[in-house]
Amino acid sequence: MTTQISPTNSHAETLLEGLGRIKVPKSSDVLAERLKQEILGDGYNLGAALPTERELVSTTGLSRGSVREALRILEAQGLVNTRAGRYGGTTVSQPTADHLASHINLYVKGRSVTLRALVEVRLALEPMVAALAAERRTDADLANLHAIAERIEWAADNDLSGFLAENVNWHDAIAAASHNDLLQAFATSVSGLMFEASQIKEFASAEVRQRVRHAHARILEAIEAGDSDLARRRVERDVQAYASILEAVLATATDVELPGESQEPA
Amino acid sequence: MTTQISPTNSHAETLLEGLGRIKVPKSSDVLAERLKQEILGDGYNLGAALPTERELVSTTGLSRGSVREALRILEAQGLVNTRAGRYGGTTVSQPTADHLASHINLYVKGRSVTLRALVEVRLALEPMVAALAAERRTDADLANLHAIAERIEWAADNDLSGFLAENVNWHDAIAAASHNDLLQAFATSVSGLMFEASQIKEFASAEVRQRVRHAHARILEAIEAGDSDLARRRVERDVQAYASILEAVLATATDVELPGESQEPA
DNA sequence: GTTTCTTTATGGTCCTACAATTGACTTGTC
DNA sequence: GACAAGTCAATTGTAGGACCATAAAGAAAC
Repeated sequence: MTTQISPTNSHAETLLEGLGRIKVPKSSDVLAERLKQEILGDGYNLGAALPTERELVSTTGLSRGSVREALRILEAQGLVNTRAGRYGGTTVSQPTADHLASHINLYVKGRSVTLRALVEVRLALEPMVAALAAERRTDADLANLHAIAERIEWAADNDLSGFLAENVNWHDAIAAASHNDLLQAFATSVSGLMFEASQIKEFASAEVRQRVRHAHARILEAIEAGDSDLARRRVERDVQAYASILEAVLATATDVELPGESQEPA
Repeated sequence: MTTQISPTNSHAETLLEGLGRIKVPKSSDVLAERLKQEILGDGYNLGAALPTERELVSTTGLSRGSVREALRILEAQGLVNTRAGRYGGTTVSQPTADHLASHINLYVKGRSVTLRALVEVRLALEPMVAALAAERRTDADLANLHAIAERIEWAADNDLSGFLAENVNWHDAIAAASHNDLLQAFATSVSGLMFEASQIKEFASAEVRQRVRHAHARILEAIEAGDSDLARRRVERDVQAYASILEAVLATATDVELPGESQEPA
């Protein structure tokens, strides 16, 4: 073991010119990636059972610890579920909307995205959501929306925090009525984040609450009528109005960040 | 060890009435959640070092394996980075846009979101993206866009796959010029997914390519002029046109799903 | 039939040991 | 003094083994 290759060997340098740093991946990452590809490919259907941990150990040659770390990664990505006990094991699953929302939240909070930026995203999403909802809402969607509107009416004068919470439900219900999974996931995430923000700076004056109820009624009317253009315009105006109020508040205070990590690059 | 509590003991039943199934969380999940809260809270700044694995072992009382599984979860969420070696360890980081995009892709592929649904999302996002880009684009943004436009011009007649790839760059560049991190992340993800889809069904006829170049020129013109309303309208028209062509294609074939897992609930 | 117990394959947890990595430190050399 | 090479030590990466906890199927008892 004396003839080691020296990194400064000129011949080797010539051979390796143009090669950057060689990254040696972790075995758990490699396994996780490979399993992910098989899951996304045609290898496994939803609910199908992956090999047991011990089977993976023997087929891959890795230790059980590494195998388990790979499975934790897949679990964090929402690709698998794990159940203990006999006839348990690891099964393929779909990332849920909640899962995606959670990652969106992490991104937003990690970057201290401004409230203004959130409003802009909402301004992009919600009119489209409402337009689609007007086209596709089912009877169940409408019943749900009416029920929520009723609860909002009640809470507006009695229960401020309930009012805000039901407001989120309202937005979520419209998003669900759009029957577009991705759009719904985006819109729901943003609604949730705005809700968190609006709890910090109490926005909901009596006047604002009154305006919200009126706007909701007109929006629901358009959705119920199946008039997608009208629904789009009314939501657009509603969100614009919200944005204006927000701008006014932001003008007094300095720009407001969502709660989360304080950002100071190392 | 003979006096075990029987699950059917009537006295115990009375005491435990109303209790559902007790869920025992995994230790790694608990630790991951706790660390996540501390990271998101004010406990750690970006780049700060978490305790070493062995320190976590002694402070938490868990095994090193459980600690490592918790760290893998946080790593999959993009909240920490890990480096081996002395002075290495686990440090706090931000989830990147790529990270979020990857999770969005998983969600879309896992649910076999239709191409039509993707177009709808794009129709919601891109006009807003363009409007903001017109207001906020820097000189660097404009230079970048011009460079890409030039490469698209060249590739349009010579290199079909290059044409499609540069098209994605074009959309990403506009998204970057919007200077809204969340909107950018959403738009970029959707662009990437549409790109994957458009590779499957070759969309880019010579006629379409010509139309795209023309539309891009007019959009860039509006962005450069800082006319956000014009930019919004032109992008809206562009995406609408794209959607129309797509509708036509979808009318011939049955609805097309993105590549991914074939969905059959267990 | 219903309940209760037993069985057993599976994930969950812990422990120990060693290998690989890597930045700081030390030494050598010119 | 400056630069190169080698040494060191703390940390993550990996392996292997042992045992516990869980839970569903099946057997046994009533």
